[in-house]
Amino acid sequence: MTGSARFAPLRTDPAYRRIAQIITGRITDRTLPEGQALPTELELAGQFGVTRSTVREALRELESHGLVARRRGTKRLTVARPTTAALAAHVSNALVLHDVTVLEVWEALTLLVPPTASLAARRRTPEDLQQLQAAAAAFAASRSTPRMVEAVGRFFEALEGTAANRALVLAHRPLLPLLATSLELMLDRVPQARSRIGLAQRRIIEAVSAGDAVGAEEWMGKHIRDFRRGFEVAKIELTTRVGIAAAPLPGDFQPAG
Amino acid sequence: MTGSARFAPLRTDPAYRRIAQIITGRITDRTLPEGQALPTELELAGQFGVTRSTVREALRELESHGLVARRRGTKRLTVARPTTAALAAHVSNALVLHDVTVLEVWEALTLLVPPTASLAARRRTPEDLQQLQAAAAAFAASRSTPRMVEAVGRFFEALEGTAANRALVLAHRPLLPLLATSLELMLDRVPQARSRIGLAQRRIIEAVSAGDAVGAEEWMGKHIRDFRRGFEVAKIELTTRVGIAAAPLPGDFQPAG
DNA sequence: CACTTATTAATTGTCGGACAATCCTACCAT
DNA sequence: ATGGTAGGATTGTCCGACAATTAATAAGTG
Repeated sequence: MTGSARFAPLRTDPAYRRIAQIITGRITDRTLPEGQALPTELELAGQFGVTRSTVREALRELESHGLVARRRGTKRLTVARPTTAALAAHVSNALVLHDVTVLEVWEALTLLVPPTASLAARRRTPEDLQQLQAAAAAFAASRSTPRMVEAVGRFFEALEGTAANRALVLAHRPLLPLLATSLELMLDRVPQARSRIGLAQRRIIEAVSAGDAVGAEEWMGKHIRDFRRGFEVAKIELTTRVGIAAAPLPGDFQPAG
Repeated sequence: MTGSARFAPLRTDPAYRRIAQIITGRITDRTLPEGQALPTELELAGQFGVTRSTVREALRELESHGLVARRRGTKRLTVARPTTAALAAHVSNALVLHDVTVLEVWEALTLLVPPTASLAARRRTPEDLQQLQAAAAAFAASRSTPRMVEAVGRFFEALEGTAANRALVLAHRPLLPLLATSLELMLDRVPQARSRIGLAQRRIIEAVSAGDAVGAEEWMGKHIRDFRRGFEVAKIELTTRVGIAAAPLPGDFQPAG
């Protein structure tokens, strides 16, 4: 055990961080409702008793978390809710940086997706079905591998939407793009992959349309397991680290000397 | 379709955002490896041809994403990987802001956790089992409801750890704290809840210890379904929006006039 | 009076310089 | 080596400034 008379390490966050925390608090506790315009930078500076520069640093933090945003073509920042797309991208990014493997992502999807399909079968609406069919059709009609990969992504996203559970969406969404590069490789190397995926999509749609929760779950299970087989046939090491196809940005700089 | 000779809206992100994007790119593509110290603010300002203030705004963005951090008691920023804790907190936060309901979170956990228990049974190590037992013991020994809730959280986290899948961890982790307040209410209102949870924890540990994947999954399934029954008995509306017990921060300010 | 259009004021993005507090480094004393 | 000290480097914060753009207001027109 530690000694009896210890002191907590003295933590004084810089002003910009504390300001960000305070405003974040007001947003999450709904004191500042969505759509509400923030005070101007100068006004905030006055209220917090700091300079505009300091306020701006705090605002950058809120902005990067998606808690405030600018409506298109406007100047003032308004309170917003983080978009699932942005959040998912951050999580994906983090998983990449943590050297997560294809196997791990595949495994997580194995657990997650079949029950999602089952839910989807119980909750489908006509619009959902249309989305699913559109994605499947796009896959079948794709003339290039990247398009196919994109269509597969859309199929899964449509399924998430059908399951109508936002907590689940945020669990899935970050995982899909992580397998995109492997999937592309696999489609290029395994000739029969395309038809198998197409078949699975059709069967899944049939089951979901029919409200057949068990069938949807089973076909989705087969579908996912097929991915793994495909990876193996394509000689993709399952211990490969996942990656994201990042658009190269212009600009460069030298790391520290 | 739109006319043939249209132009895309000209988007020029402010300098601080572009700088953040460029540095982010260098981090994700490993040009800047973890632990690498960033150049000085002044040096960055020089390289990008902007002022230090602008660089600092960009750095706040990286910092808030956990891509750079300061080692304790040091001044220089170094490249880092986002911690799962921080990421999970952001996702939780977002789910709250999106008015996600107790039902949705519970449902997502229903799908996620039992298979995780199954994985855990196959991968357990002695240290994992120790963690699980420690959490269960802490739960049994808790003298206050908040402590119990905390112990339940630790139990689930230990289980995640045992399953040894980081993609899965990032799917679960954000969900647990969202049910904390409901769980606390439930424990206060439903006398038998405590013993049922304790029993389930013991059974789950037994199954995991024995490497009994099926048993672990089944008991975990029961455990989760029990939560729902508890909520119902405690008269907690399943359509209640989830919330996070936020520590109230000092400081306040007035929204825009 | 409704509706444009022209003026004016307010606000953001960025710049440049400043200073105290703190960290880092190299040097010195024990 | 260990411990302490002086100086330089770096961050957190402040101040003031200005161009570009947006919001607000006044003025003109049908």
